[in-house]
Amino acid sequence: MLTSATITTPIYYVNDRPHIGHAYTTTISDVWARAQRGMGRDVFFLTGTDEHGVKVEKSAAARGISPQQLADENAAEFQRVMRTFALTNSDFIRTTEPRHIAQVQEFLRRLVARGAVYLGTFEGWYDEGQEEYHTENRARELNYKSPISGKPLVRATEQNYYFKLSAFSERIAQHYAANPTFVRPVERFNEMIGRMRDGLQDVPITRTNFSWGIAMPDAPGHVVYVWIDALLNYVTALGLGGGDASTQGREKYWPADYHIIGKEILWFHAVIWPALLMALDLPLPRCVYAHSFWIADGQKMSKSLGNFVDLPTIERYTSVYGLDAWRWYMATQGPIAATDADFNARHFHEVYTSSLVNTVGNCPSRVGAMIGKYFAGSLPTDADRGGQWPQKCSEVVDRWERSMERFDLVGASRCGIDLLGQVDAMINETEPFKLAKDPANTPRLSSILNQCAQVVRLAGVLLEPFIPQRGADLATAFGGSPGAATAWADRRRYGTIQDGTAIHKVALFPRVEATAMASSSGASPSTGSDQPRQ
RNA sequence: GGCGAUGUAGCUCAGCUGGUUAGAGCGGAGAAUUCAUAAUUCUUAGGUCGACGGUUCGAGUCCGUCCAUCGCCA
Repeated sequence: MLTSATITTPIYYVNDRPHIGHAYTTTISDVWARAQRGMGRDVFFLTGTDEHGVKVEKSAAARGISPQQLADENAAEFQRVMRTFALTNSDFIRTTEPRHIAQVQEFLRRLVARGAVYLGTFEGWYDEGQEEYHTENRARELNYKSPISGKPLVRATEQNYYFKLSAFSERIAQHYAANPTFVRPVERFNEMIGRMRDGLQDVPITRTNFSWGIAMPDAPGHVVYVWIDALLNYVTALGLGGGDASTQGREKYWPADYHIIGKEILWFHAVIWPALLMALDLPLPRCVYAHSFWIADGQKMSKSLGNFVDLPTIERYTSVYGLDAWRWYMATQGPIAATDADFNARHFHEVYTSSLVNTVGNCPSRVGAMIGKYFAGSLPTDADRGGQWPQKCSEVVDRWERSMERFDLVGASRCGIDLLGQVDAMINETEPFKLAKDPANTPRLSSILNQCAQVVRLAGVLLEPFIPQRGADLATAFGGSPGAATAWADRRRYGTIQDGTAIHKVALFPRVEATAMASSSGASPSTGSDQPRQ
């Protein structure tokens, strides 16, 4: 029986243009999804777009198109990104799809029926020109005037449906205590625990001042707040609220193993989402993992600075270094911990050269070259049957599996690199290129090169989720087959390349000029140094 | 403003409940080597562990103050 595994990204807001943040979250989720699939698990990897809300309504109005048109356009752009980056999401849910809308309404009916939602009165500072409310703090900052029109904010009230978040503080606190890895990294968990101490207040879940959203059932004029609509995507995509043909048979994928999110939406995922699930009697996800942000050349990315690493920039990187190089940089150098990570061209180049060119590229190349030169490209036999390698490799693969299990992508990536490093070291130590000069050494030479090839193949297996394209090339060149085509028990085992198998020399990662990024853009003011972008 | 973090080698960071010569990766330097993508392997880096004061036989590791940076605040 196949065990299942589920990972999700947030659904991306169609009012945004895709940038490195979206690419990052989706890429690291993809690495994990591929790794789990490789281990034989039945993986459901979900992403999609969040398409409702007043901002979309306004942006569309400003362009003179309908909100649906805007959503269609930008959802298509996000879907194009998924294809461009070869991301292996199982589905792409859009919150304007009937299958989602119907289930959100069903969930709201359940919440009302269970007394978790009630009609209340909201009072706040309202900007009549912008048709939006500001919080008390924000209003004070604004001097109680509209930041756009300068007109005074007015005290307004509105009838809203509220979610009884306050009723769940105790249960959430208990869940936190019982599940110390529910929110990760731990720094983020502590922030949530800290905020929980202030107590939980009920939260409005509908609004009446805009219309681009899901209608609250049996409540004309009430539109479901975008965040509750969005959170529910995780279960509507699996048909937990009824679903349709497209969601058939997906119930088994809930609860999710990982919700991968950015830290800015942690509160929703760590507190409100669990409470909603509790109110709906649904199991909670195993872990909410909140990564931090990329910064660009040491500076925070912001709209005002205009220094977002946007899609065209990303595509320049992938065209110069290749898609695998981009994935490798994302997965191994990204802000997966509680601190932000810096994205800069020089660092990218160094990582590419030292890890991918000099190690992942060069080691298979030298092994393949020697087998080609000394044994006509046919894997020689190993009378020693691997020596210490089977044991060593088994330990490394175990370590890799454990790293993947806890979403330690950096740790998992090191496993493959470490094995190749050990192969390089063994070659320097045993000097097969010297042994090759005397035919009397052939048995010894055969063993060494057989062992090198076996380890290289295995390292490739461990690296493949990170670098699926070159990983597949490597597998093929070393007598295997890429991906999950073979059972994990066999793929993870040392020594599965049969004697006589054709081994090819491969050049996986070509060396790239350090100035390639600067010259390829033409417009970049810097030369791959860490000067801020303009 | 409230709550909470961080500040360790050029860069990115490890250093658990205080105890012999403060560590890793990358970059830099030196040596070996030539199978390989000017790749690899080995060795090396003498950093007042932000500043000042305190507790202690002894503090990067605990306490206080200050400086700097950062996070969260529905």
